[in-house]
Amino acid sequence: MTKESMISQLRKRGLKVTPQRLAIIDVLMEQGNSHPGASLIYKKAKKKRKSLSLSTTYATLNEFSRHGIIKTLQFDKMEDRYDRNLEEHINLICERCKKILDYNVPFIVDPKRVVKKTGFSITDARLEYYGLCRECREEERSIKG
Amino acid sequence: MTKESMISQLRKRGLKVTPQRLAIIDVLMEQGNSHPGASLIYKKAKKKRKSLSLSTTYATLNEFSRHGIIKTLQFDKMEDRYDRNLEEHINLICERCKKILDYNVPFIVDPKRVVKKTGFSITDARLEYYGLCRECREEERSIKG
DNA sequence: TAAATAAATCGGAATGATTCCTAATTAAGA
DNA sequence: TCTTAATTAGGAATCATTCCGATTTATTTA
Repeated sequence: MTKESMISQLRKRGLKVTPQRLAIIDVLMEQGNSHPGASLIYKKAKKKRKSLSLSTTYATLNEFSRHGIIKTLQFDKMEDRYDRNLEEHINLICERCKKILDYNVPFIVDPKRVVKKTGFSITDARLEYYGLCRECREEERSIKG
Repeated sequence: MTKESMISQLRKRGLKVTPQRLAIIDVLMEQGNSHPGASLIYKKAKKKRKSLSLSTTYATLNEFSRHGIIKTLQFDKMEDRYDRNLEEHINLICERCKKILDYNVPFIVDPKRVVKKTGFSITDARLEYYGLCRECREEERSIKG
């Protein structure tokens, strides 16, 4: 999603386009697929708009998330992370360096099958695998070597 | 996992078998697949051992989780939940009543494929689908209907 | 069976992320 | 430009969880 399409999403939904929100959008764009947390987003966005407060950052991220403009991810022992990638994918979370990689797969479970078997209708997914990323595996290996 | 096998797991790993831990194990057994949270476990286990403290409950659940005796699950806007079912499965989480259902599937992503494509080696999984359970779907339908 | 000790426990304080509150500000439409 | 509902700032409050230090206890060993 481009900056422009995020802004037009805001307008379409009657949300105001404020300097604070633009600063946060800019940070989200800059961060690419790195799944930043609120504190990092706040720190970076505050450089662009000095008056920005942490509570506004949270309010904004929640608002964006509620409107499907971004996605909120929650993990063990880490602050929430915010994800710009809205396609169905698996998050590969490195337990050593906390890096989060995206692993794109086709829709791996058939929602129709789930609803038929269990009565449960799926609206959203969170698919996470934990382990070690390539870099951390190599480092672990050389330490233990 | 039976109560006895949990206890023998403790002994095997040099962990002490205390009345507090037995109370917590009993609660975990009683709760079946309902994925209780720390506060519920504490409340129920305290009835069995009146001296039990909340911090001990957390310490115990963390210890069990660290040793693979149970599994800790974390969700949005809910306290951690603890899971006795150690087989790979998908958690179906009802957004309305917060019920958590298990949906057993064969291992849906091939770890070898992931490591080959990304260098990431998987050690653990958390697979969650959000939506509405059968009961909540019916209730929503009758309200709107 | 008693002594030794490492582990476990208690309870309260501390933490950290997030939400809540209220007054002041402001974007956007009339 | 005026109006107003939305947004914001900043600080207090919340909630789950962890940390701490002193005490107790399960288990080992003599």
